[in-house]
Amino acid sequence: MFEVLIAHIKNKVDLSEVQEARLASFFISKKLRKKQYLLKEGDVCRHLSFVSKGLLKSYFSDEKGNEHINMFALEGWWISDFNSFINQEQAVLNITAVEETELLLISRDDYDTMMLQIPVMDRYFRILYQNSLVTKDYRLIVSSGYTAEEKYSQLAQNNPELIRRLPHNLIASYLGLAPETVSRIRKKLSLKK
Amino acid sequence: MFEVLIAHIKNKVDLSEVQEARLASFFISKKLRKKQYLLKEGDVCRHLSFVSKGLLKSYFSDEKGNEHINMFALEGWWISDFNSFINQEQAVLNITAVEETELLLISRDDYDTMMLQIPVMDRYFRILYQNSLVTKDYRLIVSSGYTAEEKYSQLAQNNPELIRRLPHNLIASYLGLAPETVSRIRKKLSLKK
DNA sequence: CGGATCGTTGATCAACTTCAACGGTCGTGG
DNA sequence: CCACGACCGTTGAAGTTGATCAACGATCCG
Repeated sequence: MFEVLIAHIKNKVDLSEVQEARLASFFISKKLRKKQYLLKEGDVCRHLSFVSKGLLKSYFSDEKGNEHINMFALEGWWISDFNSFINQEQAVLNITAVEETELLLISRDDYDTMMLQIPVMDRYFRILYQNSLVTKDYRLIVSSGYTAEEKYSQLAQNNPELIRRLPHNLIASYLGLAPETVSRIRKKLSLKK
Repeated sequence: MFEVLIAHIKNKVDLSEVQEARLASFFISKKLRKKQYLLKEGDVCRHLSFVSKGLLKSYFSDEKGNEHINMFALEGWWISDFNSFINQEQAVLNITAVEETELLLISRDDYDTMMLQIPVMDRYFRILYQNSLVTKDYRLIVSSGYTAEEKYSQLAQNNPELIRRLPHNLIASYLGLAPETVSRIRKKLSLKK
């Protein structure tokens, strides 16, 4: 479990053995079965979670009860309701396991303590967030400027693994499309080839 | 000019006088008149820019020549084509001044050097990016799950200054709507009151 | 076996875009 | 200093994309 996390961090910054050991002390592990909640809307998000195995979705429910999937998290990704975690406010998002999942959790206080005790983690997260920002900018462009078909094609190209591992109705929700629309797009695209 | 930047940084982290002075040495200033370019698509984005005065837009042009506005930057905001800046690849985005603008620029190399020489800047940018991520997550939710009217209302509520200072066709582009749609929404909302 | 979940297809409908025309304002150059 | 063009906002009419509603077959799992 920890090896996945350590490997992920060492991929971006250097870490001494002492730091590695100290780092480990901040995390607790947690397993989720399919459909179990990591976070429910209205609760405060107490932890930032690293996915060492499995797949989760985070989504919000609108007044009409529709789920809008915000992001998926595969192995090597971090997930939380970021606003809720940072500011310890009520969460807007729900997070549940799509597959059986193993997580490493760090609490809000430990997150700050870790940054102070292991300053290189500031750098690690700065780089991580930097990359996330680029991705989210790109998603924003796609989501407000592209047609349904283009949105699906972009995802298929950039993240084929999500399409392989997830049911299509979840993909639809992630793209902000009706499941029927995704079905029709897939048919159309398969005919093209 | 620098005072605005220093104030912005000190709002998030502590900075000694020595660090302040060193920090200043990394930046150069630049002024833009209305419509002047800070960055053109295809060029490499050499600098990360802090807006000390004015207002810019960043946008990308699709095949059909339509502009999709990605973000605006007011006083106190940072702007760049992040992917281009970080990885020194070709920019996808254009950035131009909407109003007369004053900027402070830091180069890619100096950005890294600054982080190493003034480690607290890692923290500053980590916090900054953290907040940006929350905002962008929210925008993604709004942009893929809400109606045109809801999108406009959300912006009016969260960022009335943008609506005050920008022509409505730019607001439309930012929201991914046709200018006519925004016009009709405004009419409808004004009748409501 | 039986229910739940998922994907597909067809028909209708609504939201938003597109196209076109017009009036107002602003700034610039003659 | 006025006139012209550029830009902006508005309105109407028509067109399109994608959502919604409904029904059905397939698969998976307890």
